[in-house]
Amino acid sequence: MEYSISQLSKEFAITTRSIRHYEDIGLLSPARRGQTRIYSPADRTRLKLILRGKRLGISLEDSREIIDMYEPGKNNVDQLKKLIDAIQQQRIKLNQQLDDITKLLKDLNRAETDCIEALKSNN
Amino acid sequence: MEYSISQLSKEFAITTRSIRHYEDIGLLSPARRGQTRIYSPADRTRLKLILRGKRLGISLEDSREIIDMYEPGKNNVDQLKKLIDAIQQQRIKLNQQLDDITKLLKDLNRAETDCIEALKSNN
DNA sequence: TCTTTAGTTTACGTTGACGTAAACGTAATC
DNA sequence: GATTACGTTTACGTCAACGTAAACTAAAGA
Repeated sequence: MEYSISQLSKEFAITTRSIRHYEDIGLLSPARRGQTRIYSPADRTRLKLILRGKRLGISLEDSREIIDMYEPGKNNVDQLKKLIDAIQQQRIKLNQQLDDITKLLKDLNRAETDCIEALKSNN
Repeated sequence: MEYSISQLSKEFAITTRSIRHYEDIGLLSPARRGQTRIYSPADRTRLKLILRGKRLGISLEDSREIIDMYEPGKNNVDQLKKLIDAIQQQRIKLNQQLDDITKLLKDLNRAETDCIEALKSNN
C-alpha cells in the first residue's frame, strides 16, 4: 500500500504544503518515484502522530522527539536514560493537560446550564 | 486584594511583556492607579484561564471566546444559542484531546518499557 | 496535439505570540 | 542626590508554521 501527497492531504484535511513542510524540517522522508513523493503506511502513521501532537499543542520540533522515542533501535545506555527522562517529562505535561481539560469541561458544563437557564427565563 | 504586574508574572512564571500583550489584544483590562496597572482577583482569574488555555494549545483569540462564555450576562436568545453551540464545539475538541492524550500516554508507556528492557539486556 | 490534472522546486509573504531595546517616570533607599 | 527597583509606552525584531504565487514537468484524456 502506498499513498500520494494529495491522498494524504485529503484524508487528514491538511494542505500539501503542510506535508511538504513536515518533510522540509525532517519529520517525514517519503520515497520517490522520479520526482514524485510516495508515502508508505509507516509515513502515514508518522503523519498521524504529528497531527495528534498538533491537536495537543505540541510543536513540530517536540513531536519529532516524541516520535523518535518510539524507535529506540540501537541506543546506548545514556541515550536510553535520556529517553526515559524525556518520557517522564511528557507524562507530566500530559497529566497537567488532563487536569486542565477536566476543569475546562466542568466550566463549560456550568456555562451551558447557565445559558439554558437564561433561555428558560426568557420565555 | 490586588496584584501588581510583577507579582502576577512571578506567580505564573511568565513575563510582564506577555501580560501586557494579553491586554493589548483585549484579554485583560486591569484598573489603573495613575499609569500603573492594578489587577483584581477577577483579572487574576482571567489570566489563569488564559494560561490554562495555552497549555491546551488554545489560541489567545479562541481563549477570549471561551472566557467570555463564562459571563453570559445580558445576552439575547440568539446570542445564547450561539454560545451553547460554541460550547458544544469546544466540548468536541476537548474530547478529541482526551482521546489523543490517553493514546499518547499508552504509547509513552510502551516506549518506556521498551527502554527499560533495552537497558536490562545491556547489563 | 492540446489541455487538464497532479506533481515539483524556489522563494518571498503572513500571522500569532511574544522578545528585546530604547527612552522615560516615580518612589524608595543608600 | 545618585542609584536601584519597578513601572510605563513605542516600536522594531523574531520564530514557528505554514500561505501563496510563479514557473516548471510529466502523465492522461478529449
